[in-house]
Amino acid sequence: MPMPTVLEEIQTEIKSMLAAGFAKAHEAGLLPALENDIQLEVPREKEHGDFASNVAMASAKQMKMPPRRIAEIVVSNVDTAGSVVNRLEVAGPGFINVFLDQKWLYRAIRRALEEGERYGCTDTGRGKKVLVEFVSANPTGPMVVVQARAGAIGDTLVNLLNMAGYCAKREFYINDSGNQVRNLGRSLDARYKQALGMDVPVPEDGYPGEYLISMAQELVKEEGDRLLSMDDEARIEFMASYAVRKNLEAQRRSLERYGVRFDIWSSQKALEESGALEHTLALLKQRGYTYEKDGALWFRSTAFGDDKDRVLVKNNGDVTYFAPDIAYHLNKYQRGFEELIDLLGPDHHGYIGRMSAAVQALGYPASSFEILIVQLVRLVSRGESVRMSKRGGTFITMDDLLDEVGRDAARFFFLMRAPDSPMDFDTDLAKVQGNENPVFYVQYAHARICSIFRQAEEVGLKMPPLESVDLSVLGDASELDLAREVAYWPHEVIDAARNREPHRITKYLMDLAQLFHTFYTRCRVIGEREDVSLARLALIKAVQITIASGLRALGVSAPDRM
RNA sequence: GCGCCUGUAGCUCAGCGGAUAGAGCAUCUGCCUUCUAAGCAGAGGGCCGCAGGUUCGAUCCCUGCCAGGCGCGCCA
Repeated sequence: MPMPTVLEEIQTEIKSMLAAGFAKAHEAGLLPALENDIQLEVPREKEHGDFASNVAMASAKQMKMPPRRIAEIVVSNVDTAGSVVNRLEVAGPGFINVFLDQKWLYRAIRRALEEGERYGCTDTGRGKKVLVEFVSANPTGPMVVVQARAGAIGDTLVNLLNMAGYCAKREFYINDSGNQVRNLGRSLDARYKQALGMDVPVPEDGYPGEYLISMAQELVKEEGDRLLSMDDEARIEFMASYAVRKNLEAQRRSLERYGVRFDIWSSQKALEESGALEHTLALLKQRGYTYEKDGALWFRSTAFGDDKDRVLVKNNGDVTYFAPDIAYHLNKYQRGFEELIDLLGPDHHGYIGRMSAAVQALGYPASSFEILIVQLVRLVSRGESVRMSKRGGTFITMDDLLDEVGRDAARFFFLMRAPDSPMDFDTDLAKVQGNENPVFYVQYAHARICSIFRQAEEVGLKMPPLESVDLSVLGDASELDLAREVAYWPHEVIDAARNREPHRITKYLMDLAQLFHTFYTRCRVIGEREDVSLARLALIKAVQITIASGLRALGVSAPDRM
């Protein structure tokens, strides 16, 4: 049984009132029957009411009447007596502005307090199983800054989906098979030999990063030179799996530090060993979407709108990267997930068409698969960009960033921008322990509230059962603004989850914190008349719950004091 | 050449069909005997890249152009 949010309850009430107004006007022969849905929006300007509807404008064409005229007729046929609606007005080009009695805000405050930590959670997603795959860094080295961005976004997206009532899981795909892993093995092999004093170059297509040097030294410490006696093929394989294991451990540690914990680690190698690849190719073949040309096996991705067909098996018998990835996605569906979301870097955007085609060829709806492109990050310090070059072996890793700015700032900053827009990350600003830094601004609001509760306890001010608190003593604009913002929270979560826009949450929290700080300077909680103090305690409790909930979703801490 | 992302305040970015285009930073002016001034109030600052089109209405949608970034393998 879906539990509507306070906002939904109110909107439903308003909509049915307006619908009744339309119906009444229609019966009286004043208006044609209403065909459009009645939409409500929250106006930008407060002077335009708590909600506004554009239904008159939207119906103007159909009703062949000027929008303002329609709106006026409707408004004069609506009965607002005894409802939460105080008054209706027609404004601008034909908006119907709805002004509510402030008592609806009490419901929002009460709801937040009743639901506590669960406030913001809804069952919008109806338990739909969603798999979000992100980061999936190749196990060929430490993780870099873009992956930190993807990590923050993916992790938060899963939190938001779960809050919105989906059953979402985070998955890390381990690319522990294929050419690059072999190259990694060869690179480590060279470093190993170097560590033993041999003059061997790192292979040209190998990995030059310095982390392999220390890994090789460690390997020498563990194994001495005895690996030299293995035959080349076996040694490289050993090197490869050793390096993969070490790199993965390091990645997992970094992620842990960053507050990202994956529900599932999925190994490409294991999947391939299960025969999934052959099975998938057979399935594609059986469904008639493959053909042979130039000695290679092709997938007819153009049948689903891709610009060209793609090779699955090369003419030398090797599979492409694409083929096992199809198998992997099939495997995700077979594990019961109904919706798949992949976060990928911008260099993979060309991949969208073919993978979407593959999903459809396997019989799954195009809408069940989605690739989110996480755009590049440029680190900026003192107005200059910090150069990163993977090829030169010098790059700024996720750990470097965590050392530099800390987890809270790193996550919050990445979550201030839309995933698909390239961003500059100002490391100087992120380090500031002050009001210029948005993350501190939000956390400070939370800490201030905690501080008030500590003080309240000291002076023996205790909140009685919620029912006996009279919220009607709230009246300052800053109090009502706060309550209204709190009422929006569940919908912020829903919208952010549905549109895959975690950055809405940071924006929301900055707004909410702003409103709180304004309230804080205008109104005192302790030392007022008791009923006022109690009502304000209830209000700021609701705010505290909401900020904590929001920060939790972002994976950012909500300190009790600062 | 083709594809994707991006052009909005001095800087970094929100907004993406509605009524006077917003925030943070930076700049300037005020505000601490009272729950944390890591705060608040206020001011200045904008041909929303350019040109057409669709619409009652466009920063938002469509087309073309200009600029920046990133891709375009039987690599992964």
